[in-house]
Amino acid sequence: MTNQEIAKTFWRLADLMEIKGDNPFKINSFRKAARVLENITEDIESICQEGRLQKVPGIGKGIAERISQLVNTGQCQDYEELKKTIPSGLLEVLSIPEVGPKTVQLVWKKLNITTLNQLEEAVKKHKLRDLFRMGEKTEKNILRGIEFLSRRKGRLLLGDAYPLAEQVVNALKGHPQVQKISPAGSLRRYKETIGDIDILVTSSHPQEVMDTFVALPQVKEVLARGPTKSSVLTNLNIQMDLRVVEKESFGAALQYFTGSKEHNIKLREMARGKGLKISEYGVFKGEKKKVAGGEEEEVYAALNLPWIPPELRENLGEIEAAKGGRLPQLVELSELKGDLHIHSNFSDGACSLLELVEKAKKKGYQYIAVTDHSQSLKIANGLSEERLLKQIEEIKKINKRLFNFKILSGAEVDIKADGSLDYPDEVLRRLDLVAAAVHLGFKQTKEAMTERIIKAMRNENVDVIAHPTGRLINQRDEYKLDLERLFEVAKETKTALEINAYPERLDLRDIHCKRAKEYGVKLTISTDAHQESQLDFIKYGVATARRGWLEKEDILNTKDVEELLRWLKGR
DNA sequence: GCCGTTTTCGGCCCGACTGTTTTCAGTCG
Repeated sequence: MTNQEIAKTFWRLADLMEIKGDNPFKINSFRKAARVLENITEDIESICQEGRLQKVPGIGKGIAERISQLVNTGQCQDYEELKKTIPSGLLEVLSIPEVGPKTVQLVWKKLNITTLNQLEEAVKKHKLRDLFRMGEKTEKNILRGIEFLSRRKGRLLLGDAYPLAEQVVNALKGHPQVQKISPAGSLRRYKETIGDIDILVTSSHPQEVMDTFVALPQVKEVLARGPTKSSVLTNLNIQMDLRVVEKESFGAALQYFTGSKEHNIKLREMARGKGLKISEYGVFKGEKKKVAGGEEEEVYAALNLPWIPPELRENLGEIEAAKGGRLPQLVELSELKGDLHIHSNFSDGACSLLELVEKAKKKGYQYIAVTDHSQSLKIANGLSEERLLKQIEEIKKINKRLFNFKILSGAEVDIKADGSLDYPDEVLRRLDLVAAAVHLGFKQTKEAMTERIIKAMRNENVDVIAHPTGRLINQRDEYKLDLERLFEVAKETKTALEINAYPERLDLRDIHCKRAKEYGVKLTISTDAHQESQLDFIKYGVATARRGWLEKEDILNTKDVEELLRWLKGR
């Protein structure tokens, strides 16, 4: 059973218990555990077999026992029992926004509703009106929630949400009554997908700012409008909340609304122990005495902590690291000297070599590696050996004319099903940088896929494994792969692993980056750009690296060009 | 169910907004 499957069981178990009306703290502990399990890169099955489960924070005797059942029998007893008593359609009903466990139970027990369709029908026939605390507005909210669910597939990609937030922030920045402004929430933490967008401003005239906000062209519908908070639905079908706070509370509010929830809960628990109380208005001692609030740094300082970068705020060890003075010096966008995975119009890219160089120079880079597809990837116009050699010659010519900039000849070489590569070694040897990747035959067993990629890594010409897990967010799961083994061999063979910055990929993902670093593996951050504007995706790759605790020295393309070439040759 | 430089028992983050209410429950983040 995979880690994600085990975690999912606990999420569902918690939902079922909630519908049943079980102890909320118990439910919470299952959700906490589910989240911890999702963020483990090691196989939970092995942790279980080695008896190390209870060493994982949030997992005690009870949950360890349930995991052990899942691993050994594929089932967990109380989950199976709950499934028998609670109709499975109610889980979908529970997923409707504004419909919580109490409402689910009410319509189930009073109206015998067990599916989303039944609920929709009942609402339309006004059957909910007779129930306690159910009126016209609630009817409308439920119908809107159902429509929202049917339209939305998963969370929005960071690469879609970020530009939208940027537009809105820039529009409001120009407003004369706006003083400070910042995005908050998962967007500020650069999570790979975004559930809704939070924006925070300070203003002495909140009303006017709200007026401007709800009238923006990106707004499709106004959902709520209070004096300090407005919610709208944007044209990308994602909710956006604007909050106006006092200048004296901006830091506390920013800290609070940036989250994550788990990070904040941990901080509040710490604050409690020190006789402090943290809210979005500030840090308070005793009843009313405010000790911090204007700046985010003050909030952390009140707990004797250094400021923690938003990308780390997931309660995955960052608070303990901050306490012990062990926070990493996270890699910065400005430290990148080049992009090592780009497609040109030789294969399926849109731009010529020169156009790519122009854009890269504008970004302040010293080099790019052009890595077009190899011959067997016909659908992407992969380069035959002959065309690749031609490209190498062309790049040599261009390099002679360039000043303070270098194109590296590269390729994104297919790793075939048997682990062999799509060009012979004598061709690969002529390239500055070889990125190897899997594009076909995803359905192999875990063992076969692991051996396939390891075989490629053992080819001394291969420098980088591109998008190592092959996932496409919201579209395709990663292929089955023993990542721990991959990290081991990457370290041993000095093969770098890529952080692919393309918003659908972000592969390796954050938690894998962290684990790779623990093995001492080097990484690259590259865009996989197919047109020049996509070179700007690099920020999402840097954010992923930062979420994975990576520092400058972990990333190959923070090196100068000579240093990088020396590293590539010296492997 | 988990956890412990106040605790192995008794807590478990905190507040806004909405809708349906004459004082608050439910939901959300």
